[in-house]
Amino acid sequence: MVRTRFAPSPTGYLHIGGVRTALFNWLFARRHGGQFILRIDDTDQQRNVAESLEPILAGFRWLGIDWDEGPDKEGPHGPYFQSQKLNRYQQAADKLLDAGLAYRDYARPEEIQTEREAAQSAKRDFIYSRRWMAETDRQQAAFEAEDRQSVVRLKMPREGSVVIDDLVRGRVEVQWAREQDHVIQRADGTCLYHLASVVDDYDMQISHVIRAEEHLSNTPRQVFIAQGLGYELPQYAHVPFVAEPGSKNKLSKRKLEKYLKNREFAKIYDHGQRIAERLGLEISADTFNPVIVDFYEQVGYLPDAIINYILLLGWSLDDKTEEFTRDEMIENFSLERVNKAPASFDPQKLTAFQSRYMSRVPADEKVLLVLPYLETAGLIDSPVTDETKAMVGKIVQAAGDRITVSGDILDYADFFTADDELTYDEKAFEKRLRKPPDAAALLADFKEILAAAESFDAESLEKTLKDFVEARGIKIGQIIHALRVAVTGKAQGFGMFETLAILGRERCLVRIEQALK
RNA sequence: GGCCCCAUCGUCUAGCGGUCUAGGACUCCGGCCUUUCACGCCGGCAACACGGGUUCGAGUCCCGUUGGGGUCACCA
Repeated sequence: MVRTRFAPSPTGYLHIGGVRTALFNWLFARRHGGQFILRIDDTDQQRNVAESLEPILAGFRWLGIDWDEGPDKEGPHGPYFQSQKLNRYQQAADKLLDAGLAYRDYARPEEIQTEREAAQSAKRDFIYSRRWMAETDRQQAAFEAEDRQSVVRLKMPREGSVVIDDLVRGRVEVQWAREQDHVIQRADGTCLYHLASVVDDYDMQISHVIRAEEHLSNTPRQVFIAQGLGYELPQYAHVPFVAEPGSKNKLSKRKLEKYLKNREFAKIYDHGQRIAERLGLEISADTFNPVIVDFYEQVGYLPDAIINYILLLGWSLDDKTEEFTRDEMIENFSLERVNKAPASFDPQKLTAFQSRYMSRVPADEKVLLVLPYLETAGLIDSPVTDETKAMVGKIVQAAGDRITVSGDILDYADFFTADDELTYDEKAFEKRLRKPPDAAALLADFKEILAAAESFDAESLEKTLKDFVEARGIKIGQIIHALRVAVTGKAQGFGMFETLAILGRERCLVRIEQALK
């Protein structure tokens, strides 16, 4: 039975790199008819776990990555919070102690620090002297008499080596002597990540540990722990991390400032920011960051587009297939086809996937996607009337591919603002209405024609304008730009005739009149 | 710095010894379409890090160099 897991610590946000790792775990489990477990690594949490966890769970739900066991989904191998398993880890630590594979260490932190610095200045690897190691009751008593406290350290072998057969990287051999005597339990009895992680993987019967490459160097000590506890080892697969745009550094949430210097990254961010502003969202650097999944949800990306893009960050099927439905991903995913080198996060390609996916969403579904943005921006009333819905439907239809993320609907806010509150883009107004000598006159004349037009649908309007142009012996460009600015306030938008039709006769006339003043 | 990992167009990648004068996608650059902005369509630029081997034959295997990265906590 294949069982995989993703073990986030409750940090309050879901990172793109984390999603990628989780996705691979999820896909692998689904591919093999196994289970995907979500486990919470909160061994070191002072903060509010529930609060910091929620955005992560919400992110996964939004993306459609479901877990078979974990928070809100009890299973036979719980608890799924490490903070609830302290006794269990204690047992494991004791067992290691009894077996002589770990020891109580009474060194004070500054003493370790001194040894470390000495090693450093002598340009040697730091290996703890074990000077404060206590393996007998007498030694313990002696150290305790000095008012020392003990932690539990792994007693790593000082010769030989360990071989990890990694499903992605192949055979990796590491000398035991390179490994430190890592602390697995603090003086206060709480346990550290490595111990907890190994114990949990065993308790939860994890068959495949699929995680990011930075954990590769942790693996030997985990193998040591697992072997010491008599556990059967899981299969390891260390996938490369997701790198920054344009570099091979690990993508980090904290470097937003730096990434914003990247033009394409900034483009995504700015686009999102414009939408957030119109929504009146409070932008917090904590979540409003294209490195974090939340950002995409807020701005109106499609989960499927994001997932598809992320899938290709380090995995490919062949030389041409790029698009995958969930089922296709599940059907085709394999660890053998995971790349070894890190893949850079490419904002442009993400955008391309998003546009492509969005362009395929049927108009009626797009309306549903877009409505909440109009509501939040205060442009339409809730509950939404059928009339409003119909109008939004027309706009969505007319806008077509111009709406790349749901929040883009706000580009067409002008349809919802009161006519007398319409603002005109100054530059466009100057160029299209004031500067051309005949623009105003033509517009005034055309307004009369519009007023008298028999029907006001896009098709008839097109004919009306073309007749007008022909009768006057002018080019369409001489009037249409002025008309657009007059009616929308902007230099660009979707089809002119659709625009007029959606606004309706009354509003068009009012707006033209207003522009002519 | 030690240890470990990695290395094909700017980016994501295909390539598991000959079919590679290296394929696809995104970006970019031309052109077409066009009432603006997009979309779409057509075309184009662009890569096997370097040096040694192995082999009849190397992008593909081996070694080294260079470069990049990860990791060296009483964080996860």
